[in-house]
Amino acid sequence: MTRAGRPRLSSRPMLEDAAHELFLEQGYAATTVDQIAQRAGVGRNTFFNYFGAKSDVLWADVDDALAALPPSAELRGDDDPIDAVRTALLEAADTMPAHRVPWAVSQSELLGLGAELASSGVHRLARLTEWLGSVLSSRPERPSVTERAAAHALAGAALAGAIDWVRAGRGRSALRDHLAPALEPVCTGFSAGSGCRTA
Amino acid sequence: MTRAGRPRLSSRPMLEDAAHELFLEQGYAATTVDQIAQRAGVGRNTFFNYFGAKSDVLWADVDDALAALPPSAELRGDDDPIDAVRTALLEAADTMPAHRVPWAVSQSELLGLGAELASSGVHRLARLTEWLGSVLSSRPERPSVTERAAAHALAGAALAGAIDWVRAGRGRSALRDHLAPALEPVCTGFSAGSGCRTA
DNA sequence: CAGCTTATCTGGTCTCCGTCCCGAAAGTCG
DNA sequence: CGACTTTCGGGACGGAGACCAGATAAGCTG
Repeated sequence: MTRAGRPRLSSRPMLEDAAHELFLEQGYAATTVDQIAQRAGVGRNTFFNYFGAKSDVLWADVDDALAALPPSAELRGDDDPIDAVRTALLEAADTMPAHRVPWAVSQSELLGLGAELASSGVHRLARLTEWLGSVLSSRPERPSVTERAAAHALAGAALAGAIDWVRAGRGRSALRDHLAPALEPVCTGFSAGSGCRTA
Repeated sequence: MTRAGRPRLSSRPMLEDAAHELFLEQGYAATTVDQIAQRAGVGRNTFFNYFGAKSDVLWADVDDALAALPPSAELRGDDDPIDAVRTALLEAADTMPAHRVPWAVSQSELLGLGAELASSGVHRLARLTEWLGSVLSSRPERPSVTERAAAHALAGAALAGAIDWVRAGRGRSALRDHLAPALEPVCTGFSAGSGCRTA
């Protein structure tokens, strides 16, 4: 089935490839959106039809993984929501194979990224936190401090695990293996059934 | 004692006041750096002598608090580093009185902030995480996954507590009271002496 | 006082991101 | 064939932030 309208003559992967080439050749900051579009053989505006910002190219893989997270409604009402999100996170991690490391992060030193990487990456952290909060909060309109703290802390721990995964180098194992130990202490701290806290 | 060189004829507070006025009048995005400088009676470049970016005005208070955190060397080698950072964080929180809510966050709806607020605010979260990591890691050059995870999770929990504090409205109590419950589960999860985990 | 050093202020220029508008191209559908 | 729909692309604009060269105003030194 083909939708109406002019068919696209470019695609996200095409633009990604062009951008990655240029980033490797000249570095991220020195590469302009014009150059990316030119190498891909399209106009500059077409780039912004596919990516909202230049830095979005760096995070295409992560954005896909985040978009693939199950809707919060599916996990709400679970017995132990902490355990539910942990399982969902680990399953989402399994969809990202070890050879497909987020391109940007693995090349960060080489590309001279730094502040740039951090500032664009936190958007993804914020989205993860939002998703976690929507699952963990019994009343999403007014979540408790603890629920918010759990969402932020879990997101932070997941980030730490992901960073560790990336830094593990080529021989790294699955993302799940790095994520699980990072999440575990936070889960025990916040899990209602941990039994080691009276409150 | 007066240092050599031309004396400053403006100051950070002057620029902050000018910026805050304009932000309230027209919103953050609609206010240009030119306008801020003009209202403060200085040149545009002078603004950038005091602030590295336009968004830095929003976070002046937070930046001061972060800069006042004790150097990591003071806290390293403590018996329980988790407890040490918690204490340090709560003490830093006490230096921020309840009436001096970070200006930007409290006015975020009114100013039409949103993505802007988040993207500039996470720089501060990253700095807090970095500080936490430098304290928590026994070997800062190669911290373990758990140490990284603890730093990120604690930073996230602190953020959640701070957000809750801001949202508590005018009758809010001290920041410490909102921070402590947010940090507590993470601390118990990561504290070596929690005794509820065999690993 | 004259001259040197130091630090701030100012104006101008530059690149480039991100946004907007509008018209052209290229398909599908009735 | 004509209407509709979607993508493509050119042009223009505003604004952030970097950079530089020069002016200004203090303290220090001889």
